[in-house]
Amino acid sequence: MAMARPLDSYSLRMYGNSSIRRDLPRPFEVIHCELGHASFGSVTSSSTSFGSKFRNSRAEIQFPENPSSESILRHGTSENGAVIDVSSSGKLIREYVDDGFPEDAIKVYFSMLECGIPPEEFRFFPCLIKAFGALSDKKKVRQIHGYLLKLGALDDIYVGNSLLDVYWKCGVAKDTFALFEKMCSKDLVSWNTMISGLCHSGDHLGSLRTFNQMILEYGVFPNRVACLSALSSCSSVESLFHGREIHAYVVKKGIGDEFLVSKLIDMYMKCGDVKNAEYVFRGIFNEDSIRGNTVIWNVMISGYISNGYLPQAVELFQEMLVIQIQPDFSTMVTILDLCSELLDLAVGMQIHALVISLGLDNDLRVETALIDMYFKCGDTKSGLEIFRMSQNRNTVMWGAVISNCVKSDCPNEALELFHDYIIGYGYVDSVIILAVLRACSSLIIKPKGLEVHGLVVKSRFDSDIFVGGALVDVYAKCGDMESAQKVFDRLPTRDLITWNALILGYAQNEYPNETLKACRDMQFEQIRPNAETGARILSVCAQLSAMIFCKEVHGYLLRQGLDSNVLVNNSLIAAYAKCGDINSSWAIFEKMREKNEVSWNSILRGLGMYVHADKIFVLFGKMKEEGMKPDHATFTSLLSACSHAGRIEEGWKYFRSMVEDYKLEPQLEQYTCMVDLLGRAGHLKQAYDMILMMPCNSDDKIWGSLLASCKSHGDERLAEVVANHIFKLDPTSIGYRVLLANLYEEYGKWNEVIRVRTEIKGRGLRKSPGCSWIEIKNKIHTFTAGDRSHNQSEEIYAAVRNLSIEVEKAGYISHY
DNA sequence: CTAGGGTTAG
Repeated sequence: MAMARPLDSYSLRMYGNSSIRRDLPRPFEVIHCELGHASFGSVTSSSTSFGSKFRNSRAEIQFPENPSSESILRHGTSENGAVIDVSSSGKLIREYVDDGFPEDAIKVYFSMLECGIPPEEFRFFPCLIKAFGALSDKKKVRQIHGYLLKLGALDDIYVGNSLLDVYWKCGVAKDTFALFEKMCSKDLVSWNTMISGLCHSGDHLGSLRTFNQMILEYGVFPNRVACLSALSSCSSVESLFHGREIHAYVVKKGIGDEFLVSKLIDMYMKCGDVKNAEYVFRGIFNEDSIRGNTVIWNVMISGYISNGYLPQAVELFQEMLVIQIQPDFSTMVTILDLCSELLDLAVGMQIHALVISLGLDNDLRVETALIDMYFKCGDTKSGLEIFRMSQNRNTVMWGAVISNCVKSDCPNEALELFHDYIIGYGYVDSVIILAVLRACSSLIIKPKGLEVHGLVVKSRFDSDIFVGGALVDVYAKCGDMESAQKVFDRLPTRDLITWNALILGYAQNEYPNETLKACRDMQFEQIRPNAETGARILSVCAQLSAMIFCKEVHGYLLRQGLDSNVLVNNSLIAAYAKCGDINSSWAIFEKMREKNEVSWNSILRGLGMYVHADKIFVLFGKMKEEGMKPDHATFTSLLSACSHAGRIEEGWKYFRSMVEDYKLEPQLEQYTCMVDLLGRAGHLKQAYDMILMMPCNSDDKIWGSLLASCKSHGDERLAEVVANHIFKLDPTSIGYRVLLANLYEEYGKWNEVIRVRTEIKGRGLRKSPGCSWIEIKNKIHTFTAGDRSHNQSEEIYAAVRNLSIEVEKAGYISHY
C-alpha cells in the first residue's frame, strides 16, 4: 500500500528552498531569477542577457535560439575575468550533478551560453539532462527535450538514452515510450533503460515482454545489466519459467558475477524454488572471489525464512559464523526476524550479544529489529528498555514499539508512547495510526478515538482504506454505528477488511437487518466474504438465536462457496444448535470432510442441550479415536451433559480425567458445571465446598447455580448464605433476589419474603421484564409481558387466549 | 558522455 510520507529534507530542497553551494568553485557571480518552484541564477549581465528572458516567461525555460552578437568568440569571459571554455563548464556541470546540486549545474550551462559559447560545442548533454531530471519536474524535462530536438542533439544515442532514463525517473512512462519509438537508433543501453524503467515502475510483465522483444524481434542479446533487471521482474511476478531461462543464458555466457548470483538466488527463493536456490548457492563455494560475499549469504538466509525453512536458516547462519564470513547489519536484522519467527528468546538474546560485539548496536535498523524481536518473543520489558536507551529514534522505531505494545496487549502503554511521540514529531504515519486505532478499539475509548480521527483527517489518511477500516472498527466497538457508517461511506474504495469491520460492527451491536443489508451490499460490489466474515456473523446469529438470520447467512455463505470451510462449518453447527435446530447442526457435522477439535466441541455442546448423555459419551469416544485432543471446551460440554442428565459418577470421572489424563487445570467454567451437577443431585454441601476450595475467583453464575439447587432441594439456610455471596459480588443483583424471595415463598417463610421484597424496593431495583421475539419476513418482532405497542396486539392477544384454551384441553396443567 | 547492482528495521 502507498504510504504518505512527510516531506524530508531532500524533497524540501527540491521544492523551493534551493540551496546554492558555496564551497565549490563558483566562477560566476549569480543572481536569482524565479523559475517555477526552483530558482535559477544567471550570470550578471546587461538587460539583453538570457537570464531576463526566462524571468518573463511564466516558469518556462527559454533556451537561447541565436547566440548573442559577441558569440563568435570560442572562449567567453565572465565578469570576474575567469576564462570559460566548453570542457571546464562540462566538468563543473558534472561535478554539481554528482554532488546533488542540479540547479547549479543548469546555471553553469546558461552562463556558458551567455558567455557566447555555441551549444553545438557542448558535449555534456547527458549530464545536463540528468540535472534536469533531478529536479523531478516533468515539464522541465519536456522543455529540455524540445530544446535538444531543435538543436539536433537527439541524433546522438547518448542523449536519447539519457532522456529515456530521466523520463522514467520523473514517472512519465508515456513520454518515454513515445521517445523510444521515435529513436532512430537503439542500442543495448536504450533497451536496458526501458527494461529497468518498467521494472522500477512496477510493470514487471511489461519489463519481461520488452526483454523478450529485444531478443526475438531485434536480435539484441542481453548483457548482465539486462539480466539483472529481468531477474528482478521474474521475482516480482514469480515467473520461474523466465527466471530459469535467464539462469541458463547466464551460465552459457559465463557472466555470473556476485550480483547475478545473489539475484538468481533471490529469484528462485521468491518463486519458492528453494532447491534451485540451493543449487546456485552451492556454486559459490567453487569461486573463492565470491564465497565470502556477505550479501549472498544474507539473501540465502532470508530466502529460507520467507519460505518457512527455519531450521535451514539457522544452520546456514551457524555455518556462516564457523567459516568466518563477516555478518553485517542486514544479517543481524534477518536473524532477529528469524528469532521472532521461532519465538526463541534465548537465541535472540545471544544474537543481541553478537550485535554488541560486532559494534552494530547503534545501528537504527538493528535496534528496531531487536525491539521487535524482544516483543514478539514475549519479553516486553527488554523491548521497551532498548527503545528507552536508544540514542537514534525515528518514526519506524516508534512505530515498532507502539504497534508491538498493542499486539502484546498493552494498549494503555501504547497510547502513552503515542502521546510522547506526537509531541515530538507532530505528524503520524499509517503504521502508528493503525496501532493507535487498534488500541482505542480494544480499550473501547471513544474520546481518544475521536481525537485520533481528527489526526487522521489532518494527516490526510482519511482516504486510506486500512486506516478507514480501523476507524470503522473503533466506532463499531464503541457502539456508534452511525459514525462507523459515515466513515465507511466516505472511503474512496472499500475492500474485504473494511466491509468486515462494518458488518461485524452491525452484528456485534445487534442490528441484524443492517448486518444482512451490509452483506448484500458487499456482494453487490463483487467483494466476496472470507471464512472469518462468515464465522463472525454466524456467532452473532447464535447470540441472537435468530433462526431466519442464521439461514439467510448460511445460504449466502453457500453461494459464496464457503460451505466447505472448517471455520464456517464450526460456526454453523454452533449457530443452528443455539437457534434450536440441532438436526441441521448434526447434518453439517456429518457432512464435513475436514473436522478439527472445535468442530467436535461444537457438536458436543450442541447435542448436550438435546440428547441423552450416553450419546454424548459415545461421541466423545469417537472424537478421541479420530485423534482429536480434548480441551477445556470439550470438558465443559461433557460436564454440562452429565449435569443435565444427573450423571454424578461420570461427571467426577471426566473431571478427574481432565486433570490427570489431559493435564488441564480446571477453570471457572468447568467448576460451574460440577457445582451445577452436584447441586442438582442434592449434594449441596459438596458443591458449596467446591466453590470455596477452587483456586479461581467465583462469579455470580456459579453461586446462582447453587442457589437454584438450594431452591429445588429446599435448603433455605444454605440459600441465604449463597445469596449473600452473590449480593457481595453484585449488590444490585435483582434476578437472584427474586429467586431467593420465591424460595422463601415456596416454604412459607413469609417474614423472609417481606424482608427481601422490601430490600428490593428500598434499593430501587426493578427486574427487566422477560422478552420473546419472532421473525417474520426478515424482521424480528419483540414482545414483553403486558406490551400493547404492536399495531396488531389485539389479534395477538386473542390468538394467545385461544392457544391457552387449546393447550389446557390437551391436558397441560399450568403451575401458575 | 548514456543503462545496472543483490539482502535490508515497524
